[in-house]
Amino acid sequence: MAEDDPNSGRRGYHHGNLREALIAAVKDLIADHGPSGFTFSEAARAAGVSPAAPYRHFKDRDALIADVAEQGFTAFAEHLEIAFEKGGTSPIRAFEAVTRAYLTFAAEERAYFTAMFQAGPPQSAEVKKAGDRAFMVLQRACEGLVRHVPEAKRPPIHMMAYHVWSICHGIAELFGRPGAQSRAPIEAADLLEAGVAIYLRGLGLLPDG
Amino acid sequence: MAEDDPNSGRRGYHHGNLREALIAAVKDLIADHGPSGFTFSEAARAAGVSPAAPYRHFKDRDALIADVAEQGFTAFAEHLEIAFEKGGTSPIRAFEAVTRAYLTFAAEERAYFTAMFQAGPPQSAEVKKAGDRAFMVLQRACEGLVRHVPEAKRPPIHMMAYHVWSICHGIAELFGRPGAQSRAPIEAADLLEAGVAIYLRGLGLLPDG
DNA sequence: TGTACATCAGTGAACGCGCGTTCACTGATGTAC
DNA sequence: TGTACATCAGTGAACGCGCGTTCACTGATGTAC
Repeated sequence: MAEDDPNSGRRGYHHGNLREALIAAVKDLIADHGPSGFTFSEAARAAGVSPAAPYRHFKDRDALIADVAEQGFTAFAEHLEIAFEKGGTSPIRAFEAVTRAYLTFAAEERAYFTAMFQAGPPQSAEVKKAGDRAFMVLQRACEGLVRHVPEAKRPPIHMMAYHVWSICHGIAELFGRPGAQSRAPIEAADLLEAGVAIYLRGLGLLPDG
Repeated sequence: MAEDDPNSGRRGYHHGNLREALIAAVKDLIADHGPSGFTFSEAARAAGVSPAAPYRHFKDRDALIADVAEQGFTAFAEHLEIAFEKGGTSPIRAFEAVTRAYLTFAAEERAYFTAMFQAGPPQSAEVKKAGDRAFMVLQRACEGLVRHVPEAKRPPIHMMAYHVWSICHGIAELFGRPGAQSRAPIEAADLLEAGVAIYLRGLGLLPDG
């Protein structure tokens, strides 16, 4: 009931939704200036509010970034879940869609990705939890692939998930951002597809050749 | 002849080797406070010099960090080269030594690694060149493995090198630093060894099973 | 429905601080003769 | 070997600035009766 102006912004003395507005502002600032290229005051200014206002919602700059990271991990998890479901009943299609989605998120949501992975060590429990949710999608995608493999030949599922995560992440970090592409004459997405295929073949999950 | 005091430091009015001293100081600062957790003045203070002195050697903070990154890539390349040579005449041993060395460097030289990969986009030509030198070691390690494979089955060498780089880098970023290990119940080094083995098997470079 | 009051979520002025940067300077070093 | 001078690599004082943080305050909102 308090939210009846959807394209809101300010509504007078009270902002209405400053907390979310600050997070959105910081996301933009990170996109433009990197994870540390802004100050607490700048965040307030970007949200159109006095420099003291953010203290009502965040202890300090790090708490703000942590919330951006948490929101980023949640968006990431949803992004991966959607890709997973698009695979429908085909485990291999679902799997490949998830790995592709990893890259597209990293490329298209650079600000979130930066907050999630570059913003220092102070990982709160909430951030970890949101991160785990994203990781679980990867793991489920692996499980789907592995389910029909004879148990004796089945790789430890969490190991496999960590591997896939690492490949996706490595490619995203090294080749998945603007400016980095000059390093590789291959598209990041193609590089990932080929790498994952080789890995799956190594597990005996794809036919040879 | 100017360097006759090896454990030098200050020698009076003139520092003697301020440029290197600043780089070393910044390396320590990055290790302690992250890539952006220090100021130009702090770097000067850490080197025992007035805040104006660094301007004789560096245009600004970014130039300083760029030099740390360059020095880091050079040290990285040397670290990988040493590992490569330790493999002796065995291509597979050389290859595995190089991938392991990737991880140990990331873990033991966290400050360098941070400057190399986390410090924003302003990658100078010198930094790129030093980075390429490190990458070439990886590529040579791949070439050694692949040389005796029938040409028809031989994977594109640079693709393979990018894959290996990505796996190493992803694991280093996600699991290779203190604080992150809680995420994976597996040692980063074991995770890497297993992942690389699976990948090589997928290429037909290792026997099955 | 109206009123009184508590609480919430902002303001804006103020403070001390350290930063980046400049400047004229000066001590140390190197070199030509 | 000595001297004069140019150059190099620092000093330290100064500046304006924006930051983080606090504080008493006030306008808006929600709720009990």
